[in-house]
Amino acid sequence: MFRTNESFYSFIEDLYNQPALRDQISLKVYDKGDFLLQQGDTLARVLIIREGIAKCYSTEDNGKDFIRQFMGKGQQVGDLEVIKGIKCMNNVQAITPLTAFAVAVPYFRHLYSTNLKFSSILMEELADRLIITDTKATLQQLYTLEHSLRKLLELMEIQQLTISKEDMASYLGISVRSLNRILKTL
Amino acid sequence: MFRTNESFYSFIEDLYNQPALRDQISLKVYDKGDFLLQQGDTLARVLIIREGIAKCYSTEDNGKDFIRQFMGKGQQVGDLEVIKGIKCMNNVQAITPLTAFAVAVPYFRHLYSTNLKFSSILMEELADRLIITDTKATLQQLYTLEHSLRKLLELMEIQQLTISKEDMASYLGISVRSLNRILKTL
DNA sequence: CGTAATCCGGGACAATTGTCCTTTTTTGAA
DNA sequence: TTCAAAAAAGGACAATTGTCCCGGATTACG
Repeated sequence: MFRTNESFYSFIEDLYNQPALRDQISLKVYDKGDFLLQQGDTLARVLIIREGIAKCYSTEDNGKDFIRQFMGKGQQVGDLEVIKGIKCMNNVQAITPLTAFAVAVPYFRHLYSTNLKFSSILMEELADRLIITDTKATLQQLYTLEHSLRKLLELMEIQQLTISKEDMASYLGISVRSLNRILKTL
Repeated sequence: MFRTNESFYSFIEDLYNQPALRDQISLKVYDKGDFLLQQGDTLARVLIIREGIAKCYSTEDNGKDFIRQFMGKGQQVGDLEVIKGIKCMNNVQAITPLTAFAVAVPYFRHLYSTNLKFSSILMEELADRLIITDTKATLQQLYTLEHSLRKLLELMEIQQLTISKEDMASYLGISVRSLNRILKTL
């Protein structure tokens, strides 16, 4: 469900607490519903969530949304884009009040290309994300919706997370009508 | 369709050509149909494809296969598993005759944790793979099969790649029956 | 060249899912 | 508390996809 990364969080928090780095790392505050980033944006800063939860999704040509993941403490927004030097691919929107550390792009680049600890944390994070992404795709391609939905509800229960039915449907890549139907059958 | 990574290939080839590193990097040869790796294996070496094409897929509890990607020159097999320290998650099987560089795991670890050039190539590769994976998942969740199939056929045409209908179906996450049906309608 | 075994395509039916629209529930203001 | 507006739920139908299975084509081998 929503992912966190404590190592990343600690690392960035330490940096934030160093007065010398205050122009490289700032703190941003968002209300529920605010966008941290939108498709097509050029990145000025990489954000690392300090507190709160956001949804990361893309809006396709056909008007449908697909939620890739829910992001929690220590998750980064925009890292891929900086590594690849491209514009923002997804919308990232707060679904709770949220605060985030904002790291200037050149400094972020400096970190992962010179700091081995940082680059190893980043590499692990990318690897994790790949595994999760693959797992999710497989789950949704090869199993029944009922199966996927049960998994999702379990995770929401464990993480004490409440999300709207619309978001649940977008996460599963189905219509709200189908979601309701399956919920009925347990 | 199938991916390649020239930077990775060159980097590894250079190492392979250094006599001092011959016990760290060897060359392996596979026939069509041979497994480079199977789900559950413990990794002894990370493989980098030198020539040929392999399919990377997982077999699920329900007996279905899901092909994640087709891998060509310069693609690595087992990198994620080494980074995360886990057992092999996918089956990787040659679909053409294939040769690969085999890098000892400790040396691979040494490379990405001490060599900045290598770790930056690796990081770019992971980022690319994430983007591709996300794109594929979105395509298959939000668009019609006909749309996905057209894309697949285009890529096969461009890359001059022929794959079996069974593999095409596994790649798209559908049954061969459905694939045939859509092929009929163009 | 003939026969059996295997493979592949497609018909028929059932199950699943989306779209559209009506009904029910919830919300908010007077 | 009441009623209108908005949101959520669900019925009906159509489209899509999977499962099962049959029949024609291909292959292998005597």
